[in-house]
Amino acid sequence: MVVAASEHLHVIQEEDSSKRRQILDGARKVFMDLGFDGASMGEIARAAQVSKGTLYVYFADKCALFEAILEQEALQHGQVVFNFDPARDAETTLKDFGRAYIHLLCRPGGGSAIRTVMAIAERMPDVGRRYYARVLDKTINRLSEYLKAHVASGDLGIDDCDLAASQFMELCKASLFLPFVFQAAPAPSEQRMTEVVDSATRMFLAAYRAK
Amino acid sequence: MVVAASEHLHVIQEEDSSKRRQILDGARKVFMDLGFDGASMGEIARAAQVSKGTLYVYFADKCALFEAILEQEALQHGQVVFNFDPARDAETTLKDFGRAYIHLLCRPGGGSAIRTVMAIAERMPDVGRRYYARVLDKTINRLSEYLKAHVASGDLGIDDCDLAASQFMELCKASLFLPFVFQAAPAPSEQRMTEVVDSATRMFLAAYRAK
Amino acid sequence: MVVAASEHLHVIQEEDSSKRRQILDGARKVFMDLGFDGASMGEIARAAQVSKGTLYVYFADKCALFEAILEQEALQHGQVVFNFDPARDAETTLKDFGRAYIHLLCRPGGGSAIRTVMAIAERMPDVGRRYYARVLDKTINRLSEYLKAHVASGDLGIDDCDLAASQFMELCKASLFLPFVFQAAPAPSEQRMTEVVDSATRMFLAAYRAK
Amino acid sequence: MVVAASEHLHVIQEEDSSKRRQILDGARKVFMDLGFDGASMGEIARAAQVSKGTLYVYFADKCALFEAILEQEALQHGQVVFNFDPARDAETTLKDFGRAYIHLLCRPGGGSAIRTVMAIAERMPDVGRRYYARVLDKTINRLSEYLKAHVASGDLGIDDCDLAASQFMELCKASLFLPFVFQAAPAPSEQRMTEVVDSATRMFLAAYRAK
DNA sequence: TATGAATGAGACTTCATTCAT
DNA sequence: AATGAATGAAGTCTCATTCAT
Repeated sequence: MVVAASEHLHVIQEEDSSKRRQILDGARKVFMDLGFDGASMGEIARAAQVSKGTLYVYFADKCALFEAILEQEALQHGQVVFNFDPARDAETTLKDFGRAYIHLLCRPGGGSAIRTVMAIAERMPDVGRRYYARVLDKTINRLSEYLKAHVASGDLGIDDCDLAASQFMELCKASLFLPFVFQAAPAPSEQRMTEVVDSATRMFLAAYRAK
Repeated sequence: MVVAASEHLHVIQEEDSSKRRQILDGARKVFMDLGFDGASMGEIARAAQVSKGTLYVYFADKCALFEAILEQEALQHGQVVFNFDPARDAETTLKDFGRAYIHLLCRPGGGSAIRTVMAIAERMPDVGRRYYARVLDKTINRLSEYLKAHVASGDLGIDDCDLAASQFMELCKASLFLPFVFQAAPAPSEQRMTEVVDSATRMFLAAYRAK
Repeated sequence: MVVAASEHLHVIQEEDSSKRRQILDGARKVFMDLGFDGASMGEIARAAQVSKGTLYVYFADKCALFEAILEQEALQHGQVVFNFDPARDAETTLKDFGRAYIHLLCRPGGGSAIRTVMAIAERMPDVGRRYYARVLDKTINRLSEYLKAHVASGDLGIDDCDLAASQFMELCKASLFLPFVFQAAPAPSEQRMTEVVDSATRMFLAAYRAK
Repeated sequence: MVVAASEHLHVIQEEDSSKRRQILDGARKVFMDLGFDGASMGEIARAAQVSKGTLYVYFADKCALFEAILEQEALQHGQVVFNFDPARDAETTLKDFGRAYIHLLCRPGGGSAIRTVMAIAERMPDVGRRYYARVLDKTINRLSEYLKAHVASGDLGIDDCDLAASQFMELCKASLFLPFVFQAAPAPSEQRMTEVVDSATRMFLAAYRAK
């Protein structure tokens, strides 16, 4: 009895309530497809196969629902195993990271989060700031830490590792990301991504490999 | 009446009607500040100091007005004199271009166009594609042409000049653009922009200077 | 041409715009019948024969529309010619006033304003206070002034004329107002109103006539 | 388990179920504070520390719950010992009654019931009528009976004792009740109440004391 | 041409009520 | 008996667009 009782404890808003997940899944799709303003709570309800009212049982309002999705996105990003083990050699590490990163951005419906948040950052600066800090800046920092370790070990010669990290990430997007988000080109092929990341790595190391 | 009628024969959509300009100016401000969905025709009318009805005299609907602004933006971008004279040496040219480019993106209210279009690219793919082609891709191509000339002259050693052009542009944004659009940082200082562009140029030349 | 031009000056929100009046008329009926919460903007639009949107062209929101009606009510009340000419003798003046007052309160749909405001006074104290000051207190004061004049002239002997004014008004409601607003009785007959007002006057003078 | 089943055989609508009381107490507070429309079943559930579902176990719907509260209010009013012992002298009786009555109306959150019912009397006439009959009219009648006794004993000279009773009650409200419910003034002080009731009594006796 | 009044579809949100447990 | 999750109808308000002048 003591043990089984927990089954009956339906704590709503429990981070993992199945309905909550269901809503988040539906909402993410709609938000990412249509943007914050373009997405209507009605559409979201339909996508999540819930009544409109239920949406409000789990989330205070449209904005809270949107932020919950970004939160999830942040967690996901954090869990993507960028292997920044300092023991790994720079070239391999950068290439692996670059591929994983560009995959994340250019996956179908991929740059969506970044784009959607960007769109409302002016009207809702807090949302924008938070997203930047929790998702983008975090990754930069992790890469930056890795670089610092290799600077310390004499592998690399870098003055400003934060800048360098950011540079590498930008390099990986070259010719891929913008055409993709503007729908000027379909998602890039694996081969193209590899080419671009390889080129980025070459350029990065040409500039920062310790002499 | 027959005679006087000619007075009424103004060709409305004459590209440079002063009213039209007035509307475009007001509308740009509102669209860029609030995004496509956030901007209301009422607000635009107020900003342009015109009645709401007049908006529809000059533009079929909100979308057409928005596209007209992007058109204008494209023209403006084209007119920004990026000095790509093949006779100039690469380092100077890249640094000048880089600074001008990052200025454009990070000017107050700056990444606005790019951001605003990005936001609706999924719902209005044509708008996105057209903007990419007329504004972003065009600049890439002009830089790419410049690079090709220097490859031909033996100055630079580059396989894929389109990629290289894109890479340089991305490098210039490193640590500047994303914090700016997400409002995680204020517009960067002149000095910081110069530093970043210099670093980008160094890296670019380290990789692509002909040996 | 010079003269006729004024016809074309549609200044919206002009206090007497015909549409505005039309809306106020429809809205009053609905508000008074159903109360503030019971009245829906849709219902009001129907009653006023306007679109729902038009309501919001003339009034910022439901609350503003409601207050506009109270304003009107206040004006109306002020215009009801309670003849408080100090030259008139007390008995006649009180009887005339009493009848006019109770008529106002018990007219079909009559105590509605007072009742409707009372209902929301707790949630919207400002509205309540303003209504009290502009309508109820004002009438008390006018009667009180009249009484003071007759105290001065030696006709009446009253210590607290404000209290006395309020007492007379309350007396006039005896057996009439509460049954009416609670729908426990139909609107009272002319004869009954006269009886009650006469009785009130008698009682008032019995207490306050100078000896 | 078989044995324990009897535990489940509570007769629900038992007038004094403790849960029922608990609900009524919470509901009264919310209804009186926010009015019928302003009160939500959710808020009531919270105030009563009961689940929303439980509300519907004890009461068919919001309206029934509201009426149950009025019922309670009626009982309470009936229990307030207005001492109408015919043996008591008129002046003392009236003063005592007047003070008790005005206390009831102007107690913090006081005119609430009367106001709340008034608010919905038009939409729910039955509720209004019943409340008037069970609470207001009842008190009038009790006072009227008292007056009749004193008329019979030759103490007072009154034609229409129902009217007279109503008059006295209205007099007691003079300058107190309306400012209070419209929040134009705080609850009156003890002294002020005494003054007003004394004045009402004087006026009443001046008119109705047998000569 | 230019206006501004008017519209109606549709957005977000609340809430009384039901139902499975 | 008691719960709380779920619903859908209905409410307030916004806004792109039309139309008579």
